[in-house]
Amino acid sequence: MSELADTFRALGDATRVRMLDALSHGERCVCDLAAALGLTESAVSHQLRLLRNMRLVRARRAGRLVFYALDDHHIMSLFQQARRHVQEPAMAHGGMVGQASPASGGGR
Amino acid sequence: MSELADTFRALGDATRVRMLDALSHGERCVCDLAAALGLTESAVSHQLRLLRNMRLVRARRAGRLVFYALDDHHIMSLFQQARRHVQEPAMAHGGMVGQASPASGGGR
DNA sequence: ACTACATATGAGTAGTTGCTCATATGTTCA
DNA sequence: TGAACATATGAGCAACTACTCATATGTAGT
Repeated sequence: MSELADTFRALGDATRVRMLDALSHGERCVCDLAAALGLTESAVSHQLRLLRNMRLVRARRAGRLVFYALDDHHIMSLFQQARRHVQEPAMAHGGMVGQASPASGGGR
Repeated sequence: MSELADTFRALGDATRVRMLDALSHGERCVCDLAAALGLTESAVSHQLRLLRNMRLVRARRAGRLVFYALDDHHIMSLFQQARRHVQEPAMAHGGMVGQASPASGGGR
């Protein structure tokens, strides 16, 4: 159950979302990711370790470069699903509870 | 783009995941949620505000009680999708890059 | 109006997180 | 073997988070 939360937490960071988005177009080495995101390679590597531990990305060495790719197909589905939520119309979502008490008559 | 991350971050906490899971069985008032999760009502209320701001739950007042429910159907789909990832077989997910360099000949 | 209950909210705090900097490991080429 | 490059990793720190406690708001009944 909390494994679910861990997975979501791994996705709950703008940097990591951008990394995964970049990887959705194909595998990338650490230095390219760093350049694309405007971060140090160290920062990227740290985040990649986290994503690796959560099994969201997979690494493949090619010479001195290490190419990362999305680990499984569920991840992009997850993104699409979340996007659907974000782009939801957003109807009557006022700050707080408006007025709708079926159990209580007119107040006051 | 970072809105996606915000949504995932809201889901990236064991307490909130448990709350949403509880709500997946139907709407609940704050006190019932608190009792079910073994938390103070204050703690629950704080988290509910966050979930409300992220439009993950919706509130409905009934007398002095406030009933919360999942805001839209995407949320459970998101859970199911994430569960699929978590329950993935978890094949050769060693700690680090094993040995697989198609671009470089036999190593060493 | 007053009390009791249910919920919301602000302030404060221990624990967590995402970066930077320094350093270690791994790989290629001379 | 040694220098140069690519990546990984540990320590440390500023920013953030999830709780607790105190207090405010909202509602029902007397």
